[in-house]
Amino acid sequence: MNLKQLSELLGLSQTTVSRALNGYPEVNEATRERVLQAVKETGYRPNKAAQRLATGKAGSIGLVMPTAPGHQSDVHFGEFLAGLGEEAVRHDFHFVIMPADPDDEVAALRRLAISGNVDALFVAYMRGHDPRLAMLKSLSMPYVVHGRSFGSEPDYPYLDIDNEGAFYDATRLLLQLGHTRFALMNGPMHLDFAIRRKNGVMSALAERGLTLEEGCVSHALMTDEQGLLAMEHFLQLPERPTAILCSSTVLALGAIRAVNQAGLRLGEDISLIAHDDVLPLLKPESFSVPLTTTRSSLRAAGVRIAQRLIGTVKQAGPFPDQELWKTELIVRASTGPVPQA
Amino acid sequence: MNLKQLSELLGLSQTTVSRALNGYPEVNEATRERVLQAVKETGYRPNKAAQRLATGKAGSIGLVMPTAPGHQSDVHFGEFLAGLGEEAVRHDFHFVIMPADPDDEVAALRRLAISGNVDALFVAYMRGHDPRLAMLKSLSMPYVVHGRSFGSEPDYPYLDIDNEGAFYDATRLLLQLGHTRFALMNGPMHLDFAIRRKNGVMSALAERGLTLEEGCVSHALMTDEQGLLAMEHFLQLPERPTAILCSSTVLALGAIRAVNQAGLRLGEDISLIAHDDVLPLLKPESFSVPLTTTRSSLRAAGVRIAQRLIGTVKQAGPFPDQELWKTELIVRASTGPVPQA
DNA sequence: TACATATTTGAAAGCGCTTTGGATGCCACT
DNA sequence: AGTGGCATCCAAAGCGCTTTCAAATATGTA
Repeated sequence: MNLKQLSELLGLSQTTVSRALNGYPEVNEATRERVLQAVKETGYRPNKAAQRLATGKAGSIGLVMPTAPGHQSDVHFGEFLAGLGEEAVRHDFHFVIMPADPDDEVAALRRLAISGNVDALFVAYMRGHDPRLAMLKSLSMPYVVHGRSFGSEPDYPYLDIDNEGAFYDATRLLLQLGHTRFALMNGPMHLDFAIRRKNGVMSALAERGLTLEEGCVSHALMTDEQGLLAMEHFLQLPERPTAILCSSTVLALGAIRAVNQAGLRLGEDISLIAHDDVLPLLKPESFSVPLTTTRSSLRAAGVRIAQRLIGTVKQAGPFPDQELWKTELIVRASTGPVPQA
Repeated sequence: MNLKQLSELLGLSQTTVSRALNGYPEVNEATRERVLQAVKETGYRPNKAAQRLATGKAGSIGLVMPTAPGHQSDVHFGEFLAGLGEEAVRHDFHFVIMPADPDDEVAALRRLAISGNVDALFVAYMRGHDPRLAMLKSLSMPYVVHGRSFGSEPDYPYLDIDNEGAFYDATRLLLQLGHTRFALMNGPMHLDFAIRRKNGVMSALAERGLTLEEGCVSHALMTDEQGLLAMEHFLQLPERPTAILCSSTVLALGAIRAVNQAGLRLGEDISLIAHDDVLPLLKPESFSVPLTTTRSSLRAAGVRIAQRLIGTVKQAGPFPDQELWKTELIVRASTGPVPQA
């Protein structure tokens, strides 16, 4: 069943049927009803390819998925996608996912953009001085960046959480509890959020005249394995830190294992605050010692970015270009007063 | 730059240029060279929408992503996607992901199929007597099922792992170690793999005249939280099981926490074997007590399914219709002889 | 009544590609 | 010379939709 057949069936022109379907005002309400009714009965669905060819709009948002033989998939990606999807499904949008080698991000993004397969781009895994920004600006296609790029002019559309503020607040909480020896388990050094979180910690410490020792910072992929290793390292330091800031509940998982193995008690000998992306897999409240966290739902961010992207494509704008979400500091049992030496 | 412009530039017809580009034999080699050269210089890229409209082929494989407000995203989904992507990138294929409510799977799949956006479908999260199979068969579109549907005629293309065999072997190992009291922490009851794994355990036990008590089986979402709960339950049973079979390393995570909290030692008081999908997030060898596992890479399955799907679309056939992969039983420290009472 | 103005509909021209169904020229062969 | 076969190429017809431009009808106004 195509437009032509449908319009013949109705004794109308393709034009009128098309207009009725797309909500144009110049069509009689009665005829519109009749068309809608016929659609229901015949199960007619417009051919997307043709629609796209005619309009230039694809009804899809594109994203690059880092992947390569040996490349680790990322839990956060799936969670974020779920958020995008939740919104996309409401607008009959879909995703086009371009798998690409992480070393090939810029080129992959460009390919995706010029492929004509997508109306808008979503970009994540931002780095400091990210080279993709220049490319995106040169394209004439809407995009939203998840995160920001430290060191680049902030003149691009983004949605980010206040990483610096989150870790600043978390650090202050630990300071108030009397801690003075801090360590930070962070994500990969080149990633924007890692840079900002570190800055947050440092500026809170600086206010008290404290510093973050170089040996007390780890940068690694956010897996439990790396968490374990990093924590084992911290625990062997001569001046063992009592307060740990952790960029992910996944890292925290390994870290806590190390704490337990060392015979220490979380929330007593060692205090820990982790950033919680609200991954359904790992609920901080159901850890054996519930985790104090800075919380911001990755999924909610996905929903919002999808809104902005789809809204822009549909010209249902205007949308704020730049959003910075505060995180919540949720105190649970993994933080406590500094132990008396 | 489009075909028309390119062909005018070359002084050829669109027909010839199109043929040269698509490797048709009836074009002079010299002309073909000239065309290819011009493509390189101009950076011409065929418009996918037009190509698709003309050929009916989209160069993409479609999948439904279960998502809904409140619906948990699934780590396995992301990992599998990484595998699909790894292969897709080699063939310039992309994915179209249709987000859909889990209760709406059949309809979503149909919408995706008739949307004209995809050439082939990938279907996962199979259930016993899965209603999607009938629908897929009625479509005239290639598809591959990941998993199988217990209770349905196995006359559809699939790739599955030998879940029954895996859990049969795992159970036999534990039996050889002297265990007699077993428990199974499984995935949701309606899912195919859960049914088969349970069968595997039961048939190994039956060979020794043992049975799996009803109270010793849990069916739940595969999160660490559920793992914790299930294990706590098992540990309170009057005849506490000493051998645990576990459908996921994620469940094992929670389960082991429960074991530790109960003051028991994994691999001594309690033996545990988990199925390992080779999620990069959770490596069984880096658990505090390395986990004995049945292993099969989800990602590798993704690669293979993408091969079959893309191959079928490109008619690079023929592919085996049904593949059943054996799992590896890898013995580490979480299994040991039954403790002397 | 006559004319201007809304309102509602349609014919037809694309969108950029593939593919059918010839053309054209050239050669070998009878 | 006449015929058939082959290698190359092209014009034009779609694919199924949107949208421009124009026409037809209905409504309002003087």
